[in-house]
Amino acid sequence: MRILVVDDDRDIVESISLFLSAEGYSVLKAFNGLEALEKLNENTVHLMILDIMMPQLDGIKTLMKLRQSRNIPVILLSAKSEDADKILGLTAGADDYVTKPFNPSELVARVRSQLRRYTSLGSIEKEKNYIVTGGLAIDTESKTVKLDGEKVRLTPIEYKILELLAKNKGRVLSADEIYRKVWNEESVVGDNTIAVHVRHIREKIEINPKEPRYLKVVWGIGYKLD
Amino acid sequence: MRILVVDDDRDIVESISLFLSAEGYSVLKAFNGLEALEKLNENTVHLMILDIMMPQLDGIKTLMKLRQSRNIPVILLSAKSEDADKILGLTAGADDYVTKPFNPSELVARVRSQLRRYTSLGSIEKEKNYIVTGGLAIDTESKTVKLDGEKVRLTPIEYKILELLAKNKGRVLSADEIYRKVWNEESVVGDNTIAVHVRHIREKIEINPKEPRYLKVVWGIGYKLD
DNA sequence: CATCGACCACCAGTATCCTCATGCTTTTTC
DNA sequence: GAAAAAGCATGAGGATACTGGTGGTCGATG
Repeated sequence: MRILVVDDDRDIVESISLFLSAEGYSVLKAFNGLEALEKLNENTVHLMILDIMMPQLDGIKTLMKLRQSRNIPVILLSAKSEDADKILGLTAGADDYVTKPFNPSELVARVRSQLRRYTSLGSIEKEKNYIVTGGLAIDTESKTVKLDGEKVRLTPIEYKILELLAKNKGRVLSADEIYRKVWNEESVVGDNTIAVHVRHIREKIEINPKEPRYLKVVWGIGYKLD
Repeated sequence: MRILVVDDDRDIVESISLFLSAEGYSVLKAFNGLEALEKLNENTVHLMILDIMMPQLDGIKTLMKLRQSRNIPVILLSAKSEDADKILGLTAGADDYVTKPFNPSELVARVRSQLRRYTSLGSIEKEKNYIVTGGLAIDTESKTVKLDGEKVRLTPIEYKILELLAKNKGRVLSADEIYRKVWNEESVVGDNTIAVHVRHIREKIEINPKEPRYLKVVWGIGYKLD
């Protein structure tokens, strides 16, 4: 079990780490929100202890960012014990909330408790990467696409094109660009292959292909998703 | 399924939106009662999450206003857990009542539950949106336009422009404004694209395009429908 | 091995969109 | 009230995108 400890106060990070590793947990450290998100991307992390007041990117924002793609337990740490902060934290998706100063043993107990619940639920399997746009949810892990909860069957190429557009949500990609990225080779001039695939995707993800809600054309430029 | 989230605390709106969109729901946001009512008019909304304590127009008043014309499920959100408030809210027409702080997953579960009940009752069929102006009837659900009972074939852009004008019946919209709303991007100067589309629309919905009955020009300002 | 179905590429015809040039109408200016 | 300016309407054509259909490839199936 690997735990990420995030606080801008290095002494606190060190002391928490000490207690956790004494319990047999593997510990990663970060000292602001951005750093935390980096570590999360680069490592398998099972739980995060997160301070709220931090420079760069505060705890709440970090948490919200995290929750866009992942579901691991997060214990918030804060000096404020006011209800409003607690509410905000829990609403933003925290699993627990501990106010400073705290008893290290209590923190460890809470960590154990969260991990127990988390692993027992088999959620560890569910660590996935989602890209969401309106009612369209793309799971880049299992390569599946859901529309308003309904699974949509796309062919491999269709999926690749959609994922590419989803990863560049809002940005317009020309047919050429799409061809290069999906096929990994130069496109031929006078080819409307992309257009045909776009039509097929639309037939599957748009209610009314004439009025695309998601996959839109930008005249003379290319396609975009938004 | 589109959900409107209303709270004056932007952080809360953001976090709720996050959880909902991860579930594949399309989300709209508003930060006070008036704004909420506007969004409700301009969009097809299937459920609303509504905070009670808000400036401008509070949640209860907003709810009562809404209930004069529509029947979608509404989940009230409040910091107060007193029975009196709960009763007041439910009496005013709310379908559920959640007190802060709440567990996001619980809220999502309640949303799902309300939507299930709502859609299973077939109420969603009744939420058809018609805009009628004289002999002109626009069905925003099927994106079709009828003129004196006859179906009119409009191209997607033509339809969008007409729908936009219809939703703002009587109000004058400048070419710029129309461009921004329909294309979702800034307009270019010295462009008479809108004028051309307006002509095409007129050719289809007006008997005598020279003397428009519906789509009228307001000199120096823009176009309007009435 | 033959058959079938899924998937993909390509083509040609059609629809849609935008631009340009120009004519017309209203407003402003003198 | 006439000329100038500004705003809108019109017609036509080229560029771009969409659509339906055809044929080819490939792997699965019997």
